[in-house]
Amino acid sequence: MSLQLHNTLTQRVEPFQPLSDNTVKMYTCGPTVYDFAHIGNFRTFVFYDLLRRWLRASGFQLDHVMNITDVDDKIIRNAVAQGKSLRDYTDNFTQAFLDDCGTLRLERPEHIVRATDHINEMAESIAKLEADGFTYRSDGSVYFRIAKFAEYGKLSHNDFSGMVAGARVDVDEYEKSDARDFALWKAPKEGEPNWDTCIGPGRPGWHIECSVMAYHYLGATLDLHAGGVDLIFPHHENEIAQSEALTGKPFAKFWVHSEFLLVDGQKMSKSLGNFYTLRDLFGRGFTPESVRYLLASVPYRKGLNFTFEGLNSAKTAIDRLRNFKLRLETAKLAEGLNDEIEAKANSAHLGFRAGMDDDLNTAEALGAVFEFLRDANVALDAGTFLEGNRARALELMVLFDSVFEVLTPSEAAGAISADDVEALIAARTAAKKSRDFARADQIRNELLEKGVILEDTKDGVRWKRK
RNA sequence: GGCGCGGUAGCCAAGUGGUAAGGCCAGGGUCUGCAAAACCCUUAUUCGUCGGUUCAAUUCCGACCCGCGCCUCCA
Repeated sequence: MSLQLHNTLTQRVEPFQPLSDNTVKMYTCGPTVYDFAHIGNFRTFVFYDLLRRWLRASGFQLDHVMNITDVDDKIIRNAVAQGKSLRDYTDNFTQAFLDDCGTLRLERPEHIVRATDHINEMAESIAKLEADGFTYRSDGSVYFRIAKFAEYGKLSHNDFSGMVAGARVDVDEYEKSDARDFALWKAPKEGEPNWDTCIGPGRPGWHIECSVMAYHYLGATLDLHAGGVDLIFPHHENEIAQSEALTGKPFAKFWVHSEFLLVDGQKMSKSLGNFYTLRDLFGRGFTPESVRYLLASVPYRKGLNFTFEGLNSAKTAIDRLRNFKLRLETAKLAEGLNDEIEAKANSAHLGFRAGMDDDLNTAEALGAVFEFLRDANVALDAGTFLEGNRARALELMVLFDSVFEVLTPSEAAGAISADDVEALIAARTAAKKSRDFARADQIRNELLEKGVILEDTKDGVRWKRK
């Protein structure tokens, strides 16, 4: 089987294939950098990362664009309030976002692009839309007239045919012909930054940036466009209207959307006090790997209820996987090959791939790994896991980690070196041999304080970091 | 109201027309100088409710109930 993904456009799980050659042209909606990104945002960004990794594992090359929205109402309001330039204000949070992505081990898209670096292209596109009759002006702003785009609603599966243009509706401070029409370009306002362009002064609306940057970097038709479900309407619907009105070609073949993250069953909000950034979680002692694992382990199309219990559970599960890998690397094994174990390893590989191929069903993929882990541990205990079985089992862990990437602990600053640990272990072993248990226990405690856990096994002493 | 997602053990969660993966927690055990760590075992006659189709339904159909999201900015 090959990779299948749920396509919001058709509402079905379909085989994924790029339109031409082997390179996937993908666009994903990035953050609006008015503040630190929160874990709900990162649920989606982790999903992008899993998608990237599994597309590559499926043999595709990637050409992936992610935008940084660095101009919007909140940004302007906050920057003005702090007396900062837009760029100064957004640079700070853009860098924080990129740092957080690195901490969560998210692969870098091929292009990370800022809206404000593409204002002129946006203005030119809006001019073209105006020339082609898709827009109208009102008080210096330019609106997209959705009545001119017959297929409006095809992504969100809403029927707008009953909404005829002409009934004038006042919304916000601007006057629009139709309540669903949206701003392509906003007229300058007192005290707000604006750009001088071929369509006059002002600033871009939110939706136009994605259409324009996607076209600029990837061309008229994308293989795949992803985002959170909350963006289906109106953002992605509007992107389709703009892009298809501009090029006359389909905007994206596949639309893939990740479900929402809830905290304790409720939407995150500052007033409820359940609003978390990564920094908050790390401050409480949770590791990036735990967060990554939790966000990755629930399939992306299912709502994810974030709890601290879930985070602890993730930590324990990762420990078990790491312990298994350590055991595979260090166990003394008898020569030979156990065919039964090898068959189980092979079916675990297949199970993992089948799960990922099935619309990135990470829960199913994980199940295959843990099932093998148990069988292998039983065999290791019984001495029936042989030297010839080691490689294939380790390959499974490599395959697993090529997607989940949680097995290597994050570096802790000031940690004791491996050499020092080994030296202390040697000293303890010597103390034990001379039955100086007090000394042995003292060394053990000393190491524990430094975050090193010793395991006395029948194959000798094994250690790991906490 | 419209559109969409979901309701499976204490928690998270996969799944199939033929009798419930996996993870966490809990309980029990193995190992050990003692520990720790590690590992193993056990844990849903039952899959929101009620009807229907079927030899057989958690899985298909219908109705209903409940939770969440979008419909205004939002991953």
